[in-house]
Amino acid sequence: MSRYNARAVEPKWQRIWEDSRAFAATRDETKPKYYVLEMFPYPSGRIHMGHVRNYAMGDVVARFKKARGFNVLHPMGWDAFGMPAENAAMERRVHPGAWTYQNIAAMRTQLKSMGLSLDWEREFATCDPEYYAQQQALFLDMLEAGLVSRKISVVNWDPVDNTVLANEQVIDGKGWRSGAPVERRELTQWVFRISDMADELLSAIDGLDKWPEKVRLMQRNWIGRSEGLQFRFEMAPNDLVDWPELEVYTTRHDTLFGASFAAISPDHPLSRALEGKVDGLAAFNAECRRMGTSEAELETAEKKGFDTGLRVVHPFDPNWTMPIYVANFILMDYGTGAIFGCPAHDQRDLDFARKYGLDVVPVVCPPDQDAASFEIGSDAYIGPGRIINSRFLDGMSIDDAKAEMARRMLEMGCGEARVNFRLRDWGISRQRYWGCPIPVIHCGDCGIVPVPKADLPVKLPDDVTFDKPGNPLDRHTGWRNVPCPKCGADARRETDTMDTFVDSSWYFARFTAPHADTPTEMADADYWMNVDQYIGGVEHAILHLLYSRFFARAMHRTGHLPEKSIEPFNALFTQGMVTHETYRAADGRWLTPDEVKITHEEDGREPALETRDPQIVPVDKVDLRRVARETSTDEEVEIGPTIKMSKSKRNTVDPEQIIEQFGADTARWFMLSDSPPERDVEWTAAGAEGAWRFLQRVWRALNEAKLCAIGAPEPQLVLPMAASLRQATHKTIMRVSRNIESFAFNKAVADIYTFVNTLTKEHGDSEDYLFARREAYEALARLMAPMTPHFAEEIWQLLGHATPLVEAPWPSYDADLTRDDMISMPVQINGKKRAEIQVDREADRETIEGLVMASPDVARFLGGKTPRKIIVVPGRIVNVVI
RNA sequence: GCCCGGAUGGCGGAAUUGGUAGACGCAGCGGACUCAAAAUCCGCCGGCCGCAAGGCCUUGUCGGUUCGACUCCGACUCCGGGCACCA
Repeated sequence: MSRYNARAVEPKWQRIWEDSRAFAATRDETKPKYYVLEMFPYPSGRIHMGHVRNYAMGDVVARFKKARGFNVLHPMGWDAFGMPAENAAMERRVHPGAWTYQNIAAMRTQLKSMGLSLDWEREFATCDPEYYAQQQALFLDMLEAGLVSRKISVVNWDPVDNTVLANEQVIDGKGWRSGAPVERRELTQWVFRISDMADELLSAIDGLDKWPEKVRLMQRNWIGRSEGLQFRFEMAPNDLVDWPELEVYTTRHDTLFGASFAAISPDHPLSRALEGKVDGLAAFNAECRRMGTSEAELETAEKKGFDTGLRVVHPFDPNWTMPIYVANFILMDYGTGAIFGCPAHDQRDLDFARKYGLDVVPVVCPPDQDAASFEIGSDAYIGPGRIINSRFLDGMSIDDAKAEMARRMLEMGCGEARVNFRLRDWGISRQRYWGCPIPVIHCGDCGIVPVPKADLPVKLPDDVTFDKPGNPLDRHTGWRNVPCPKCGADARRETDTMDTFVDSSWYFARFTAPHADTPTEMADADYWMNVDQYIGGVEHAILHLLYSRFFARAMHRTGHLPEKSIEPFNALFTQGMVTHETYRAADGRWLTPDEVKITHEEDGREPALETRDPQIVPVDKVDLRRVARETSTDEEVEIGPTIKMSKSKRNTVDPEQIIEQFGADTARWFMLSDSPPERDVEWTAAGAEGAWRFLQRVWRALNEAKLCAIGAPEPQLVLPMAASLRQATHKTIMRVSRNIESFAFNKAVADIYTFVNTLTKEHGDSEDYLFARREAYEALARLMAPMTPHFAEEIWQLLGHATPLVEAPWPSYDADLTRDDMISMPVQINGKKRAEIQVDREADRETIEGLVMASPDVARFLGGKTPRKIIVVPGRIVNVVI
């Protein structure tokens, strides 16, 4: 008997599926549809293990649903615009388009070798002019619908290269190529008005009941609705500026009598106005601007303030003034760019007050504290309590104090309650070549003129150069200079391109009619939308998903999606990452798993980091051991943490090698084994080999198994052993079905292992055995098919079937065969398991108690005493309390 | 810094969602087969004590609720994801 030969088998079935167009999706009103989608890949060059895991999971769902009778749509495409292509262009003098399409070709081949049940006829790349033409049409419709505007926003500016940098390109506050300290600079940019939809996007989260709770929480927090008070401080008289008042936003107006300072953003108009007038302020502000734009950077930077010397007057006491600071941690983008500080009840304000010697007056007293003696140490008090030291608010709860404060401010005409969102408008302008051109023209007379739809697409010019930093579109005068579509005068194209998040915010809708000459085709969108199951990395939990939700709403408003699709993803699953150990040489360079050799530690347990030579294992054994390593040059290597596979840490394993060595089914099987899909999985060579051995084991067992003829009737005689095999079969069908349905693929795999263990131990050859065994193997083939489709087809054929398994329905189970008549129940005494009894499944309380008291084990622990209480949970457990 | 997760044997994990902790897999150990190796098959496999029967301990740490806690509550520690121009 020959071994199972994945290298020959897999391409064979891939061809059969392709020739029969097994996965081509067509509208069919007679069947329920099911749209399963995995987040499409960026064509970086090669697929990585994260892709294998993501697409293996999606394929399990797609094949399972197809077997269950659904009309499945399972498409694939390419998120093809982005910075890496431009970086490649600069470094290797290749055109970003050529580089991208080459990568797509390579990755398409790799993905096809995985045997995914994809409808390749719907494939597109977002850099295809046919795709971005429709994106431009969408932009124009959104512009007309008032969903787009222009806004000043800040970018990272590299003063040496004279380019805008992505946050990723700012390393320790310096440009990644020039090394120059980055500055913040303001630019007028195109934005999508997502903040107009903040309330709607927030409340609709409640309806996303098939999304992970953590993602819903993250989205809620990101949108960040807060109810607060916006009010105006009067300025104390000063000689520097004519500035009557300072408007601030706060959610803690109950603490206004604990205020000890006001603070404004360095970019606040008042701060700018004072720059030439207050000694040192210009320098302070400049220093604040010498920083990247990322929130993490701003928030972790040392908190610094600059006393402007100006003061504001407390709204409720004309004799009470406090200083105005410029502070580097106040964001101009949130609220009014100005706050008041109450150090006692806000940690950041407290740190600031301690640093600059400002008053700390507690105004909220914790319930268990005495108002007279309550003091603030190094921790601000942010809990509940009653108000103290606050004149007319004294004794109130926080909520009552807020209400009273808002009422009085409104009465006085200096402030009003206001809902604020953390969510900012979505800036989409990018000063880069490799993106979707924004289809507008700037005319000196007409202003901003949309490109007429008849002139779309605004295609990217091919003849561009990347020898200079900056946006090549800016330099390309032939492309840039055009007549105004309205008046015909000389005008210029917008040279900014769109954020690549735009491309990925509607591709799921485009898949329903990928070749239409409008963004979508209503009949197709209406049939296929929504995505029934969306699968992707949790790293997209906020931005991509929020933008897509916004886009779906925008597309509905502009007539491109039906109303039911304003929430486009019915169910979401966020899978974990694929991780691997990292290896670092003494000089700090990262090493790939292939570059390290492993030494054998004697007890086989802990890795021997320090050990040099004594027991270097031969290379072919290497991958089975997790121990210390050395490079070929005999350096010692440090084993770093197990982290997400990434090029920069070089801890990657190439799926192509694995597929070549073991086959796609092995890679898929291993990826689905062991780790729950939502968690990170560590790739280990040993795990892959284990998966490979399992397939061989099933193959061997089936080749040696004696079965009845295909389609033979159920025999009359049923031997107990054969009956138990049938029970195992039906239980396994039940479990695997449930586990696939609930995304517990690791448990489905474990169920199949258990089943195969049972199956291969049954050696009878009576008539009912032959029947039970055929039933078992037929079920096995069908249960494994979503995970190891080629292998399943092969054993299906071996079982004698003439038609491919891909067209076979999912197996059903007989519920009577999944239940045991007798069950074992643990008996606890004072909460510790001491005995076990066998009882009928339906046994009642009295019967169970009788059996418990009759048990010698129980009697031994009871020692003649009468139990105080016996807790019986029928079908579960008994606890005897003495 | 802020938001969101996670932690169970040597390792990945399971535990019917408050009811037998460690299913299943990997690694390891012992044995069979073999001239030998690979492959395969059989057995063992959380720790401590014990000849055994059995007992005690054990789900990151500390405390609480409960007849009963991996599961619920409170306080921490460490690790990971996101933070708006990486995709």
